[in-house]
Amino acid sequence: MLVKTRFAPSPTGFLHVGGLRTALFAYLLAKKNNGTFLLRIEDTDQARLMPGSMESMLNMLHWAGITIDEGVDVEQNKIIQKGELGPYIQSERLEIYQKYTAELIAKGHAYYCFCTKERLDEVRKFQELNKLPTGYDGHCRDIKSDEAKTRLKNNETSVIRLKMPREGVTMFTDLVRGQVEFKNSLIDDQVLMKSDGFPTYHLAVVVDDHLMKISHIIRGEEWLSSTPKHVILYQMFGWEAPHFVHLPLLVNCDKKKLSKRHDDVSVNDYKAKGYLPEALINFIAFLGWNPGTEREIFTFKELEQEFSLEKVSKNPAVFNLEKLDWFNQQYLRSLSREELVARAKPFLTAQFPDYANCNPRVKNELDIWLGDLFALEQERATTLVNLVTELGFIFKTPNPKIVVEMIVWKKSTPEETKKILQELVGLLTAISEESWTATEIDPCLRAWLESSGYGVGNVYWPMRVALSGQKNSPGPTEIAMVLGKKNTILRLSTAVENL
RNA sequence: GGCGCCAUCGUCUAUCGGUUAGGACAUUAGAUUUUCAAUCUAAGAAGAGGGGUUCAACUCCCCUUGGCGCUACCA
Repeated sequence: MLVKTRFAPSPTGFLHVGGLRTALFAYLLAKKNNGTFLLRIEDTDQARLMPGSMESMLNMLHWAGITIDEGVDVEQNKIIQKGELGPYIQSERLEIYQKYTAELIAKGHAYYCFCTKERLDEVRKFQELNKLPTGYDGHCRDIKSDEAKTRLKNNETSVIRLKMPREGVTMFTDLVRGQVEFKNSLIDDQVLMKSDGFPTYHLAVVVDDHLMKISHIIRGEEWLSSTPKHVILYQMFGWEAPHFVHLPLLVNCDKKKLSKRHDDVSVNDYKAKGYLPEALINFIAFLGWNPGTEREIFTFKELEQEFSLEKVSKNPAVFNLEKLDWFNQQYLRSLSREELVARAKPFLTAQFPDYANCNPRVKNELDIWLGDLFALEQERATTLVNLVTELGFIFKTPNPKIVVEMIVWKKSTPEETKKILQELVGLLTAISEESWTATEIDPCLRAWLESSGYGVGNVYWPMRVALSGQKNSPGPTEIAMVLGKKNTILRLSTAVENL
């Protein structure tokens, strides 16, 4: 079977993590079956359009690793369209929708409605007051075509509504939920064409998915209850309906649908916080799907191979940030020095623009130094922003402030601490710049520790605080390596003076 | 209110009639230790309730309850 899936966002804002999940599942299903992944833009609500939204969403999809085979795409921040079945932006397809609504009207499956906003509001109010099911009352349903024509000629504003059958039931099979059925009498005479000449979602999806030969409609569960309208439309057009796949909703910790207002939902935010795309994708893939094994870390390629609709679950999934952090940590750790430098550098530049000034290396091998620098936090950090922030003490000038209560180890005294640090300065000063490596310094420190009998805590603790100015930090010798000889001695001496 | 979907540890989930109900995140304890983190070990933690069907039900059916979604000339 030929599989063709699509992701069809409305360009009204930023890409939502829920949207990313829908896009991912659609993409994975296509890839798994050697099919095509199409992207269509649904910009039929002119009032809600946001300039730049299309570019932003597409860029985020690329960032996440999702590539588009057909339809709308972005190249160098310019929107392009590729494929034979376009245009792929709904606002450019208006004549197509007109043609198909004309067909529906001719067949008697749709009708012009001249009801005003005011009348509609009144009808609704009455229904609500009397606890009746709300919906259009069919006021214009039986207007004769002659009358409609003259009213149209008189420029009366109108919409086109679907003439839902009043009898029977509409059923369809959802690939994750099984058979679902709705009574036709309860389904509204949905507006198909708005008075501004734009189609509604319901008309546009059906027409486009058919014309673009989509095999599987993958979308969020919020669309489940409007699916019968779409099924009816397929029947009225005499088209074969594609497969429907309604994904469980992504919810927040209050079990509510993720919303822009209350939750961090934009993919841009996660990128900005320093989450790695592969971690976000891995995490999101496991929201409502699992591979049936106990392994959790999957590369994008592996997801493409393993994905299957049978393993998609029916229940909503909480977007659990703690698990995301864990995934991100796993991926962060797996990065090579070079990759880590490449990924973290932009974040470092943003927070510490003058970071290069702190590079102690004689030969000025900046990226090698950055590798050592980032490695200090690689095992500890959850995000790239977190990693860079935790390195802030490196860039403190002139030197970190020393708090006496902090620098003195447990039962030691300021006097003893001062003495130890003084000796340490002497010891380190004797080491040449060329020998300023962990392999040289570690044995040296250890030998001194043994001969002096000071005890590990008495030496390493003040050294840590003197170098970092804080209680929590990477190991003191590691810091010394990154700081370089000069800065290390300087910081240690400053601490001695303050004691 | 109407309609629909859903229901296993706090969270993501495994189980496709027979299991000591498994794993991961988080939590707690211990080990290690130059703090925190990391690491290792261990522990606690679940089938909403009630009826059926069956030799046997978390698993199939029904009801109740609960949660969520939809109910626009928004998608």
